Amino acid sequence: MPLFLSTYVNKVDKKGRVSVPARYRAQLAKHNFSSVILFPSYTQPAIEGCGEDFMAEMQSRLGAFDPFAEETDDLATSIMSDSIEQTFDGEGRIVLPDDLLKHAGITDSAAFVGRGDRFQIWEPGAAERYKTAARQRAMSLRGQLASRPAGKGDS
Amino acid sequence: MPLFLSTYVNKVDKKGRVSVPARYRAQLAKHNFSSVILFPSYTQPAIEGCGEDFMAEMQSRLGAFDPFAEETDDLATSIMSDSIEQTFDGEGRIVLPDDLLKHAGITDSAAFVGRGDRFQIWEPGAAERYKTAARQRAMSLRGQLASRPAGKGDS
DNA sequence: TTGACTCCCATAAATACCCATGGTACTCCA
DNA sequence: TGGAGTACCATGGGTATTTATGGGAGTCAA
Repeated sequence: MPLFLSTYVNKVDKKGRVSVPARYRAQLAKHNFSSVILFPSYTQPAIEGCGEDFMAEMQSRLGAFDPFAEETDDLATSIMSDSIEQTFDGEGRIVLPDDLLKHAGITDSAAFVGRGDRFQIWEPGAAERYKTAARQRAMSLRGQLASRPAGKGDS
Repeated sequence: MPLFLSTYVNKVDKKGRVSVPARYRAQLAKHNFSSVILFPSYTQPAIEGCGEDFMAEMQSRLGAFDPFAEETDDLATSIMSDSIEQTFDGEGRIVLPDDLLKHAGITDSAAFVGRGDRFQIWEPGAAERYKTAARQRAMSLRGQLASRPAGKGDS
């Protein structure tokens, strides 16, 4: 599974294109993915981004449910109907659709925030505020993590 | 298996034709399917759409159940007998038959709603209402997807 | 012949593809 | 160690294709 780290802020041009950070592309390429899958975060004003494998995994988990059960319908529809697969152009850019831009409040620039197995795309200001809040919450968890690797900071 | 994502709203012309979203056609083509299979949803006012493989999978699932169970038999009969295979015209359109249009309440435009392994065709307004309701119901199921092991049947 | 259906063409808009530019980081060599 | 050269990356814009959509002509069957 790809590993997405660090934060990058790139511009969104009038055609709705953004460069996906080269590091992210390298991670995806390593797994032979030539596209990313995007969908709105259900809990935050952000766009989630992941590789194809993420959706395939989701699909197989949904397959484990009864295919004629109503709750399967609800889950599958919610997840799949708002997702979109975007391929890179020759310069490593993707198009962010209008509805996703709106969901995240992105206008002219976008912050790519690495989250490990996937990444998020935020409006840069909102990303900063969220990261600050997250850092504070994380601090209160220090000590609860048993085998904590020797201190490396972020960004 | 093809992966149908996102939601697209296309127009239905007076001949009953609609463009199947190019992304969907691409998914089908990737698996060497030159047609789609349509049948009415049994629980919703919508048309179900899928590739041949989904029907085969459905057949084997139903067949694997108790062959003497009347319900299963009825379901298999219903699904297969109400299904039609539609081929694309040169522009990637299919014809939606009158009875299916009526079942879904579609008049002049149709919403293609990705469901992963298949897709649904709704009257656009009804699609929006259903998606909203499904999202709310799905929220209460959060966590089930994470904890449930893939590949195991249940109920 | 009439109606239903398929195939073909036309067009506007959206999308993908291509090339150009400026900047930054890195390399290599004196 | 510093400076020039080089490679890569982000960004902008133009052009070619593809898509969605409409309509017309041809085909087949009853």
